[in-house]
Amino acid sequence: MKIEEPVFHPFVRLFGRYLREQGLPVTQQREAVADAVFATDEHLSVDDIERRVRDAGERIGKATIYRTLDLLVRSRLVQEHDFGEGFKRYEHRLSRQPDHDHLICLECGGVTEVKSPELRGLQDRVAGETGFLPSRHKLEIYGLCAACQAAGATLPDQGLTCPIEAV
Amino acid sequence: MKIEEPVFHPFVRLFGRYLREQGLPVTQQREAVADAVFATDEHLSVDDIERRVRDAGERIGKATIYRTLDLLVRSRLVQEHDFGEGFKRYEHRLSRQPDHDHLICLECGGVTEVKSPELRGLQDRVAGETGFLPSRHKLEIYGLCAACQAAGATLPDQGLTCPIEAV
DNA sequence: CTCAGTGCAAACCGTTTGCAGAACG
DNA sequence: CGTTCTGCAAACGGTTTGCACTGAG
Repeated sequence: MKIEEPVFHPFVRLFGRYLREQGLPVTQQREAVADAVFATDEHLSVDDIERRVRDAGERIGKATIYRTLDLLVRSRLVQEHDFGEGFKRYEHRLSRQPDHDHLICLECGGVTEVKSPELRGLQDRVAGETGFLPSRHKLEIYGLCAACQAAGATLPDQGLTCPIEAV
Repeated sequence: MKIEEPVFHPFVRLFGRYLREQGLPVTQQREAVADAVFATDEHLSVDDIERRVRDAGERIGKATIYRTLDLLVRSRLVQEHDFGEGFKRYEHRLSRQPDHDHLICLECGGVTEVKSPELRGLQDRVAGETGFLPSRHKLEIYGLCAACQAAGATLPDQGLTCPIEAV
């Protein structure tokens, strides 16, 4: 009886190439973590990844996942996100629209991706005005997704009754 | 000899009004924290605030600062930021351009504020296309400020040699 | 074989919470 | 005076790190 060889997502080979370029070993765990991230278009938490790698029959510890994610981010194959949930999420950058932005629903927490070509001009304008050299950006629009609006959700809002003007 | 009454920034009265509206006590510590935040246009960390309140001669613990900042954010007088440093920063929303965005220098960590009227149209477009109801947004552009460029700083970049295309 | 990688558990660090004593109203 | 707040210290939770052991090359 032969030990079954896991079949990874084709993009995992790209990560293997990066590791070899850097003179780093290509291990089962590293490939398993990469596979979990490349196999979906969702924004995964470390717990999500741990669950998926374990379900795939691989023995792995959280420390290895964090260390591998660090490599994946360094390789630019994966992008790290912080949606203010108290932990990070990870999303691969392959066969997706590059440099997309996020609509985040305050009711259900769902994340939708959008393309914002207008930001191009904005970055150029800002660069010209301030001398700042842009490298990357992060745009998150918070609000209510269509589904939650349809379900009757409403935006919470209870600041000062007469907010800013009166002093 | 009279105990000196601290003179707070005028905006602190607004916070007092909010507290009274909510039936909450207006305490020395709450006013001192509010004063520290309102007295500057910087983006303060909790440690920054602690230092400033103590320097003003007030005895305070971190727990109280966190609890007061929660109230300030709820009152909408103060905004919370997470620039990915591993801790939060706080900025008041009075007499500033509302809804401004941030240029964050990857070299020195400095934060510059910019106004991006283009985002208005972007949000409207997105809302029309996806049915998403925008409430607020967060735009952060990361790069190099003019000063750090002049000082010879350069953007780190070592991903895969041939990044995305080759599979 | 050798050296880097891995899992475990402890350390870390910003933030939150429980509780006895102090203040606000 | 009762209720809420405050400070302290311990708890919390995501992430990082030290170390003995395993596995890739």
